[in-house]
This record gives sequence, structure tokens and C-alpha cells, in this order.
Amino acid sequence: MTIQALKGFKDILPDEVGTWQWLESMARNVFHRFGFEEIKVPILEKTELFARSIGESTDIVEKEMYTLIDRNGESITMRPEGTANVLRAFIEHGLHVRKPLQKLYTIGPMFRHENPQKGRLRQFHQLSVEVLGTNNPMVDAELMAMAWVLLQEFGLSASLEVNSLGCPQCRPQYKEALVSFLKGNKNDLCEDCRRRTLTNPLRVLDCKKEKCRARYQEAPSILDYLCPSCKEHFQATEKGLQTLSIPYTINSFMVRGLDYYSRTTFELITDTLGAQSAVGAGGRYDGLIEQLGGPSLPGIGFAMGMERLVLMLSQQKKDPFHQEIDLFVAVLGNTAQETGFILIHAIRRKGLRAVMDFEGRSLKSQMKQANRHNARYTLILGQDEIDKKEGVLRNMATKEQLPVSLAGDIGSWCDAVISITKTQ
RNA sequence: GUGGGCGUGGCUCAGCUGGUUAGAGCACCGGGUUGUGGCCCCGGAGGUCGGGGGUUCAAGUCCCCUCGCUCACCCCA
Repeated sequence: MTIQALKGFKDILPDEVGTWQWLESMARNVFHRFGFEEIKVPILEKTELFARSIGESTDIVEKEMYTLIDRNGESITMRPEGTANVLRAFIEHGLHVRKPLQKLYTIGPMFRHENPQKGRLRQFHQLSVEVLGTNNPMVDAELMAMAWVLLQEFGLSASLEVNSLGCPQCRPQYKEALVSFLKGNKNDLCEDCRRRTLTNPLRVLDCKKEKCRARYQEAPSILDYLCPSCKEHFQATEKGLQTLSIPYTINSFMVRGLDYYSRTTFELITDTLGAQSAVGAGGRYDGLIEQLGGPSLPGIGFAMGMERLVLMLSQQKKDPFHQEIDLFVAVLGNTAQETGFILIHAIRRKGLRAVMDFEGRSLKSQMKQANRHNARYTLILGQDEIDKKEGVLRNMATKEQLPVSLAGDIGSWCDAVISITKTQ
């Protein structure tokens, strides 16, 4: 058996890589327009960082992390998400001192040891965005607006669902009310929900079973338990969304998987990803920076799953990126090959994308290659052309062929070629 | 970790109740055009039928084991 990639790890082949590049450059463009700066952070971190931020009792930390013991005996982990990583860098370098408000994004792979399925891999990629240093609800709205714009510019549609999870002041009271409701309805709940009542009561509201869902219609809503300041924050966030005409729905059952979220949480939901419904999700994490040993500053962020975006793009037949080259140089005979070799090198240095064949194939075969490379032009160099000091430049789309002078030095040959390829 | 589906050239798949040299389309290479691509026609190369064991005169096909992929549960981007 030949060696295969690890389960849940995927190659992104040249055919698909254009989509990825397009996605990334669109994302960077949008992020920059909203005043975000890129930060690049390591993939390996001390295990403790994730345990402390994501939450010791979450599935991610309990059973999904790629954790290994370093040669010095220290436990290290490949990042399962981006926020903890960026916060660590933010704290370590005291970024808040340079600028009170930090708007950061990072793009890259994350690792979780789960069983793969549609839209879920063990190595997956996220666009991860954080705003650090303000708890202004305008920022919550702005961030969701940016996520919305991003999807729009990708040509994708998803619905925005918003909720508030309250804060350490008000959430415990809600939790208590919910648990007592769940215990009162114990007999109507599925096995999973009964288990979750004890382990993670907020999660039961997420249950997909019809019977449970019906029952939860009567469950207490977190929004009725928000303390005055959380309530005010949520209302202001909503107002911000309305001001910008961002369509959204409130989903008071929405919870987040990671422990650190507080107040605003949101998801971008689609029904085109199989069992996975979220292309993006995020929320506020006001106590987290301090909890990680940093200054007492609030933060909010979100992440989008790039595989999921690519999946949606391919379903919507949006394959926006085709690699093409400017020039294919077809040569016939040894003299022409050598001349072509010199010429193509010079042309590449002038900035054109150019390819040639070294195998001495027939012209027909070389034309086929030119076609496959999506060449805009093909320069034909045979013995005739060398003798006459005049190449033939074929426009591949129109089939029009123009002579190009090969008189003078290489530089002037290049100029002759470039002047034609640039004009059309 | 659990359950369903599927493993046949690079890709997508056909191969009925076991029966000779395992097929097709796409892609690839060559020719038709002794120097001109996409369409068309002709030809060619490419396969330990995931792997191992068993039943049989005979296994891609039946049985057992194993590995892998995939979808789903759990959970999540």
C-alpha cells in the first residue's frame, strides 16, 4: 500500500488552489477596508493556553487536540482554533499599549482530532478575526456587518443568527432556571439531552430532535434573564445592525461551543453544507484576555471555515479563478529552441508569464500545450523565423497571427513581443 | 468512540444469478494536417479489481478478517 495522507488531512490541488487564493485575497481586501491588520502566529503553542481559554471540559480540549510532548518534556498542542493564539501574542507583545483598539485577523490551518465528514476535516482552515479593547456594541454590529459583506462579496448567501449569552452576573440565574425546566420535563427529553442537562445545560437547546425542539418552545429564554447592562448592550447591538440594514434573526437557543463567550454571539447559517450548518461563527469574550494573564480588556471575534466556503462556492458553480499565462513559446529545431530559451528568460524578467517546451515535440503538440496553459499568445519560432529574423505571434483567442521582428538585441525582441501582447 | 454506504486504469463509473485475453467515457500520448490549439475521426499506452485468507475445476463476483474512503451521530468553522 502506498503512503496516503492522514485521515482528515487533504491536499488542495492546483485545480482548486485558485479558488483558495481568490478567497484569501477577497477576504484580505474586505478586512483591510474595515481597518483590520494581519497578524501571523505560530501553529504550536503550549497546551495550557488552549486548556485555559477554550475550557477544560469542552470536547475540543478533552478529546480533540493534537497534543504532543516536546523533546524537553513540555506538553504542546497544534492550535484547534485561532483566538487563543492571537490573544497570547496580543498580551505577550503588549499591543494594547501601542494602540488602544486592535483589529486583527489571521488566516491559516487549525487542527482537531474529530472524525471527518462533509465540511469537517482534522486540518481545516479559518479566517479568524478579533477586535480587542472595546466593549462598544457598535463594534459588535460592525463585526457582523463585515462578516455579512464578506459573504456578499463571495457571492454567497447565509443567514445571520444573533443571540446574547449574558455575562457572569446574569447567566448563572438563567442556567438555574433552565436546569429546573429541564428537570421538570425530564421524561420528554431524549437521552442526549438528559445527559447534557447535567454536563452542559445550554447545549440542550441546540438539540435537533423534533420532540425536544417542540418541548423547548416553552423553555425559559436567556434574553429574559439578561441583567440591565447586558440587555442594553444587546439592544444597542441590534440597533447597530438595523442602522446598517443587515438582515438578522434572533435565536435565543443559539449557544457556542467554547467556554469563553459572553454577551453577543452569532452564527452564519446555511443549509447547503450537509450536517454542518455554520460557515462562520463568533462572539464576545470579555473576560478572556484577563483570564489569560493580560490586561482587563474586552474582545470580540469570529471565524469562518474556509473549506466550507470553498464547498459553497463550488456548489454555486462559482469557480472564479483560472490560471493563465501570457505567452507560450513553440520552438522547432535546435537553433530555435536555443533562441526561444534565451528569449523566454528575458521575457519572464520583463514580467510576463511565459512557458515553453523542451521536448522537441511537434508544433501541433506544442499548440495543444499552449491551449492547456490558457496562453493568451503563442510565439512560433522555427528555422524559417530564425532565418528571416521574424517570429510569428498568434493570438490564441482570435487566431490572428502577427509578425514580430527579431532584429537587434534580445531587449528589442522582448519589446516587440510585449508591445503586441499588451495592446490587446 | 458508534452506525450506514462504498472501494475496479489518473478521474467518473459498467461488469446480470462465479465461467475464457476485465470494459466504457473523460484525461494522457501519437496520427489524420512532412509548421498551427479548442471540434471531429483513427490508433496507443495505462489495471497485483484496496489488502490477506478461505470455498471452488474456476472468484472482480461467494464467505471471513483487515485497511481505507465517505456520510451521519457526538461536537463544531
